[in-house]
This record gives sequence, C-alpha cells and structure tokens, in this order.
Amino acid sequence: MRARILQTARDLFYREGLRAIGVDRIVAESGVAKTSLYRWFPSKDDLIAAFLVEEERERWESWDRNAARFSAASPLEELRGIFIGLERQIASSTFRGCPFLNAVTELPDPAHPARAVCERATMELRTRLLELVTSIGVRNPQQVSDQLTLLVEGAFASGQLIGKQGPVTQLRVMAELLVRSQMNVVPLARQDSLETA
Amino acid sequence: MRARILQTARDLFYREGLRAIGVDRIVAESGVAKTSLYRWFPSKDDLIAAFLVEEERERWESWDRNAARFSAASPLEELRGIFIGLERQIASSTFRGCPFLNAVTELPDPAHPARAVCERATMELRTRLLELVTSIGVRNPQQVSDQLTLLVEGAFASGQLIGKQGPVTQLRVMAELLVRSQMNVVPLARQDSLETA
DNA sequence: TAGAGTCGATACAGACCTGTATGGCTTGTC
DNA sequence: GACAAGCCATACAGGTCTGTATCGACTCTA
Repeated sequence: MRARILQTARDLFYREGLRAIGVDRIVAESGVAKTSLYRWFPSKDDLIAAFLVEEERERWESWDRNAARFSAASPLEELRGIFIGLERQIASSTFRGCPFLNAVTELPDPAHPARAVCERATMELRTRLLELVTSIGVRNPQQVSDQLTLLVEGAFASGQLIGKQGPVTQLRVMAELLVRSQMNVVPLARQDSLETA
Repeated sequence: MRARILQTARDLFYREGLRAIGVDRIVAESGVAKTSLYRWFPSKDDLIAAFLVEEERERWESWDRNAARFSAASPLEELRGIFIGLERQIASSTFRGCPFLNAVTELPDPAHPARAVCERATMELRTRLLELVTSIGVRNPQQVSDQLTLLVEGAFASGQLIGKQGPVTQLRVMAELLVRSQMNVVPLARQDSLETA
C-alpha cells in the first residue's frame, strides 16, 4: 500500500513537479483512499521527502550497477561505466532533470524536510567521485572530484534544458580529459586523441 | 508602473519560485492595484514570460560588461572576464540558480509561453560561447563551446545545490584547460600549472 | 467644463489546495 | 460470532489561487 502510493507519487512528482501535483491527483491515480495516504504519510511534505529518499536509493542502485559492469578491469573503466550510465539516463525520453536540484528549486525554504535529502544526495555524489578518483590515482583527488561533480550536474541541467543532442555529448570526453590531465602514468592526452578513442 | 510591477515580480519570482508567489503577493509588495497589474499583463503566465525576458536582458548586459572589462587584451582574456563575472554572480548571497533552468523545472508544460524565452536564452549562451572560442581559435569550436556551455550550466546548478565553496571553484580552471587543450599556439598545459596561474 | 484614460481599494466568483471527519465495507483473528 | 484494524468513498473545513467586477479619485486634454 505504502509502496503503491510512493510509486505513483514518484512518477507524478518527477514528471510534473512537486507543487503542480496535489494529493488528490496522487490519490486518484494510485487508486487508494485519501485516508490511506495520510495514514502512511502524515503530510504532503513527508511524502515529498519520502519520494526523494526513493529517488536517492534508485540513483545509487543504478550507479552501482553501472560501476560493476566495468569495475573488473580498473577504476578508470569503472568511472567510464558510470558516465556511460549517466549519459543513457539523460538521453532517456522520460528524463526531466535531477530530482534533487528540481526539489531545491521548487522548495526555497531551507528548513523543508526534503532539503536534507537533497543535500545528502549531492554530498554522496561528491564523496563517491572522490573515492573513485582517489583509487584511480590522480594527483589532486579533491580537485578532480569537484570537477567531475560539476560536470555531472551540468549534464543533468543541460539535458533538461537543451536535450541529449546538446552539450551533454561532451560529458564523457571532458571527464576523461580532466582525469588524464592529472595522471602520471599515461602521457597527457590531447583532446583530439580522446575524441577518436 | 509596468516597470515597478516587473521589478517586484522579478525579486519575488527569483527568490521564492514562480508557483510559490501569487499575484496578490506581487500586488501587495509593489504597492499597485491588482487591476493595474492585469492591465499590463493579461495573465500571470504573461508576467512570468516578461520576468524571464527581463532576466535575459540583464544576463547579456552583465555578460557584455564582463567581456568588455578584458576584451582589449585578447579573446582569451575576454573569456576569462566572462567566467570571473559568472563566478562572482554565483557567489552572491542572493544567487538561487539559473532563472531559466528554474522556470523549466517549475513549468513542465512545453507549450507555456515562458518556455520559448528559456530556450532562446540557452541557445544564445551557446551561440555566444561559440563565437568566442571561434575567435580564440580552437581546433573544434563547436565542441569546445558545447563543453563550456555544460560547465556554465553545471556551475549554476552546483552553486544552488552545494554553494560557492563547492565544485564551482573549479569552473575557471576547467574552462582554461579545455580551451588550451585545443589551442596550437601555446604548449598544452598541465592542470598543475593552471592552478598556480 | 466635459470626457477619456489610468489609478487604488475592495469585494467577489469559481476553482484548487491540504488535511480531517464520518460511515460503511472487507479481512483476519480469537 | 465478536472485535479490531485497515480500506474506500464522500463530504467538508479553511485557506489560497487566478482573474473579474465595481466604484470613486485623479490627471490630462479638448
């Protein structure tokens, strides 16, 4: 029951926005009664927070899947797998931006319970990238992870605004260039050689 | 009169969001009558579109100011001035993300009159960056301009989510690295040398 | 001086919003 | 068979939303 409500809320909240969707709409499309919704979620704000926790869970599930697909080879291949997964996600027809950034846009109140989830998810992205570039072995891991974080959020934003044909196509090229520019092992690649790779 | 309404609407819409602000609030804080507002703007959606046109105008005004501050030296210095201006804007205490990306998030309907303004503003960003890197003389201007576009939008998004202490600090470093990686004139710089520059 | 246009203030219509209250139905358990 | 819990359906309270209607005051021009 709780799962059914949450699933419907996820679809609607993500597709149309937090403020555009009323609880009546969620009630109607999920087929449950309003009283049931308010039994599981004390308020709409709690439902929004739960929706974002669910988005968070799925983001890292997908992340781990994409990482594992290539992680056997090397950390660098793991990074590549993650970014390929991100590109695929952004190219999807249902993509409508980063749910956490969208939530922060729609909920300007910093005290809103959903904001904590957004901040945690973003910090987790940064932390995971830091761990990854550390194991890759760049000279300044903190710097490179910040650079990659900015790339990922830029891809989310650009994918929503311009679409998958736009600057998003440069995501992986840039990531590789930035990582390689701080690796001692391989000679510093010129961007041209990365394009054809 | 129209200007006063528009100024108040800009402040409120940007600070608190398009859907969070009602026309009554704009009427109250601007000190005009509701009838006057609806004389100048037939509907709230038209007011939103006008607000974004105003944001657009100011964005390029600021852009041109920042570009002119350094353009005497070289196109590369012009690019640097623009990115310094962007960093300052994002670091401002009133910064709350890119108004066009925020609008697209809050207005999922592609037929909304404000969406055309958002698309135009984003395309203009891409075009201006393309012209700039073309005059700088990179090998693949279209590619580099897309890369810089993604950086700018990532900085807007990251500035709103994490703040000015986060990945935004890498914006200029990355831009220089990407541009220089496609320039024949100077030897390909390593990222370390850019940091200290 | 007459009239047209713009302004402020208020009230209102009709719709939508969140959250609650009520009552009857079904299911499981002792 | 009695009881409890969870469910659905409906109605409703109280608020907010967009947009309109009404009325009186002010300004400018003929």
